[in-house]
Amino acid sequence: MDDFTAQIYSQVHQIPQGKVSTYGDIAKFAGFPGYARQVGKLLGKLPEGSSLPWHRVINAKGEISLTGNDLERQRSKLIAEGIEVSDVGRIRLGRYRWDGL
DNA sequence: ACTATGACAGTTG
DNA sequence: GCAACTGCCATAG
Repeated sequence: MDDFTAQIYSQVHQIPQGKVSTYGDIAKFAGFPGYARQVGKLLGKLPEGSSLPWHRVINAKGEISLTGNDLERQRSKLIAEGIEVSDVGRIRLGRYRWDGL
């Protein structure tokens, strides 16, 4: 587990329930500005039963970057936390965005 | 070494 | 608000 992975993991883990953050911000807060794509790749490799709240991470447009069935899974998890997700997977960042601690 | 690809992002018209 | 373009960086073939 390299330093990058460790930092990203801890950062994602801090996103409070009912809030969301973006790939770019996570990378930035973790100390790796510009590594948004690497964050996405990392989350994609996560095991199913991971304790990491990966579903609280979305893209800068405020939408879920997954497709098909995966998108549905993430949406249900978010809705379960009280976050409003439109039928196309869009979320109001102005309302649910997490700006760090 | 080179190219293509991806759970991305910022700027511009 | 949206589409096109450009910049970004690790991985895979």
